[in-house]
Amino acid sequence: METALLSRKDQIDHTATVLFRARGFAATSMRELATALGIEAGSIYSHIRSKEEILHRICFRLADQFFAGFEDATQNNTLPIADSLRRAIESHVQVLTADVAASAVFLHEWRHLSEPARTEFLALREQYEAGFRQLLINGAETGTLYAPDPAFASLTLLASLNWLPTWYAPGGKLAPADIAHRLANQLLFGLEVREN
Amino acid sequence: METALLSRKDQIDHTATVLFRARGFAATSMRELATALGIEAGSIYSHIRSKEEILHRICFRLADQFFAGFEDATQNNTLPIADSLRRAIESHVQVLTADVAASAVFLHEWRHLSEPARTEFLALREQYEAGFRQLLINGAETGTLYAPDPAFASLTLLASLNWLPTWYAPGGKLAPADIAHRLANQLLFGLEVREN
DNA sequence: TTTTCTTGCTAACGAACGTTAGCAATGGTA
DNA sequence: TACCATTGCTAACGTTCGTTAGCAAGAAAA
Repeated sequence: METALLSRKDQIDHTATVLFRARGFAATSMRELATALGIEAGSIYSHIRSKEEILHRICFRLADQFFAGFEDATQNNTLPIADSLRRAIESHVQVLTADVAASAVFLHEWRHLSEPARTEFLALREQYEAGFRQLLINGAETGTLYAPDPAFASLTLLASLNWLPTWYAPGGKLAPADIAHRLANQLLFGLEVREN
Repeated sequence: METALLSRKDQIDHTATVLFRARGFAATSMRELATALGIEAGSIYSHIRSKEEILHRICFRLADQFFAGFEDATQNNTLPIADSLRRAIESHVQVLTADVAASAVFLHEWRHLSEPARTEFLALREQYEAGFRQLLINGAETGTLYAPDPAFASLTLLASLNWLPTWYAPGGKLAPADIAHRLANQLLFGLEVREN
């Protein structure tokens, strides 16, 4: 097979991602997935070992992308912290919007991973969140960010970002870069009218 | 039966809420639910008509609570808009934290409602979000809130709030009122250091 | 006392589930 | 040409699913 841009395995991952997002992992049957691919249920197992393996790949691939983006965004530590934070926010939004379906699965379906994958996944997520938290802590300590409770603030910050896959649709009015910019502004400046 | 504080039906709803939150609606079996209640699977059907009926009650009960809270918070239209918004935020957080499990189900499991309930639910949610959006629009028009794109801002605002059930645990360091206050501050003032 | 409501049981139904075994066609590679 | 990886099929497996029928015990209501 030369014509296909994606290997059959990648097609399976992609189609499964869309279905997992729309119906949830548990409510998506292998027969539904097969139908969406235009083949029979048993045929899928020529390419994968189990249903959960698909979920595993989706979740950990996204985790890799979030980490790589964050590293890239924050590696220049001569930048003001607010700028690093802005870059990290933009990177997060970029990963989210590059594959909304996969992001939604990453955010909501990881609980259906069985051990030990589930624990590994949660450790990665915690590590990633710690990166944001540390940015806010550094900013608060050096007086460049206003964050009386950096741990709390980082939760709220990631919350605003992670809700994005529930409403973002590619090709909409706002491009991903616009969204990232507005989100960063709103989170940094707030809704209150500025006096100065 | 006189001794029970909750009717058996309410016990079923409550136990199901916890399980639906932890495992998801589709991945929770009636036999699991029965075991958690200390009875047999078939016995549940002396009290309910179907599994989905439980989900339906949970989702629409929460919707009622969100609406009631919002009405109460915003009925006084002599208040400055920022104050109304703050009160609406506090109400939302109060409903979320009063029953975290039910809130998580409300936020994530409604997709497993079948038609027409699913459409009805989404209409209610949209109506509720429109309430917040209108507050921001009014605030922006009267110059009391800084929101260049009120629709976008209201999405971000609700995002920050709705992520709460993923990490909030009753009895933690922060009381619900504290959380509401901090959230409102962070959303209104932002993370940037204020010059004035 | 008779009736009715609540609560629960056992046993089973048909359907759907994830997965496997065994076989076959195709097309690139040696 | 011979080989082999890819891809797919049919048929079936054992399990679990939501749900129902029929029956029964106890408490409350008439």
